[in-house]
Amino acid sequence: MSDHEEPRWLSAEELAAWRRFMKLLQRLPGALDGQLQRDSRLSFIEYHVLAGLTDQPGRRMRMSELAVLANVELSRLSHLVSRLEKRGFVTREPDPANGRYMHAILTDAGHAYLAEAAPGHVAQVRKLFIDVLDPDELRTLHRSADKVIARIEEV
Amino acid sequence: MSDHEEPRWLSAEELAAWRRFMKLLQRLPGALDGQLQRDSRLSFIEYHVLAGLTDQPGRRMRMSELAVLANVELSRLSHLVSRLEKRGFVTREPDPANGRYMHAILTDAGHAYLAEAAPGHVAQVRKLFIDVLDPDELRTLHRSADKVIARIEEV
DNA sequence: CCCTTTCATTTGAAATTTCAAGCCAAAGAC
DNA sequence: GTCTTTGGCTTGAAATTTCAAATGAAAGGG
Repeated sequence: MSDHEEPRWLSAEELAAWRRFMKLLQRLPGALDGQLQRDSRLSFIEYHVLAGLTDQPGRRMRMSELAVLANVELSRLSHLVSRLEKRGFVTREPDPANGRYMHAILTDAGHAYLAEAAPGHVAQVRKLFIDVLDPDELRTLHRSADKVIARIEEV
Repeated sequence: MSDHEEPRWLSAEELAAWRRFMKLLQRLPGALDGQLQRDSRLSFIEYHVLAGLTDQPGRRMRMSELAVLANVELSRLSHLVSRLEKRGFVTREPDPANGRYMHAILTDAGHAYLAEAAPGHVAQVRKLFIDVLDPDELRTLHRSADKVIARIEEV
């Protein structure tokens, strides 16, 4: 049973802003995914898994850390890495120091593939997001995102 | 083959803002979905399909219009409506005026179920989004969303 | 009218994601 | 040491989404 507290509705402006933002939430990922898929046959998340690995020393990272970085559940990451492995972009290897951790490692092929994909993706991010906002708006957006994420992460 | 134009990278602030916003893009839908799923066994999109129908005269709408409203592809909507139909929340009926349009119609049960689900969802939207932002930030967000969506929708 | 074309939607299969075990290495308990 | 317990990851099955036809009604053409 849901407890019926005060159903405090949204004001007209709040509702309008929320609706608009919701639309953005649904459209922007699709638009970014579309470009990556078309030009590099990568999903947004696959891209960020590869990108996450490139930045690490040894281009390797523990699965669970990678999951946090890419904002996905471990199970999903595991399946996804299996697919990237099949394509030759990533390898798996148990952590030599502690056998119950597993490392995902970016291969040379994976690194090269990412390097091919990156410029197009960055161009798309610029085109759809960065370049349409002025610096002030971008700062506000940054701050707002901080606040909302902080609230979400409050236990 | 991808044409290697100038790979104009992002500045430090641009990158930081983008990263943060990206995280929001992945976290907020999940947090909203979570509440709806837990309390009402509805996905975010299912909720908005039902909500979209409630606002229509006769609580009915053409599938293709509903798809635009809910920001989903027609095929996905069709499967999704089939599931809602199985649950008794929606019915389908060809448009009496033009047999190749199909109407999705909210049933009384669907309407009642939505009414049960709405307060909790709105509370969550308030809690995670509206109430953490001040009016100025909300306005800026609204405007920014407008701009980005406009850019995405430019052919 | 019949024949093609177009449009709105559905359908089934393939790919992906979610969910609920399952597995195995390390850490503790005795 | 052996025996549980815990933690990190994988796995297979179920649910959902995506993709590529397929269907069926209306519109156009001759």
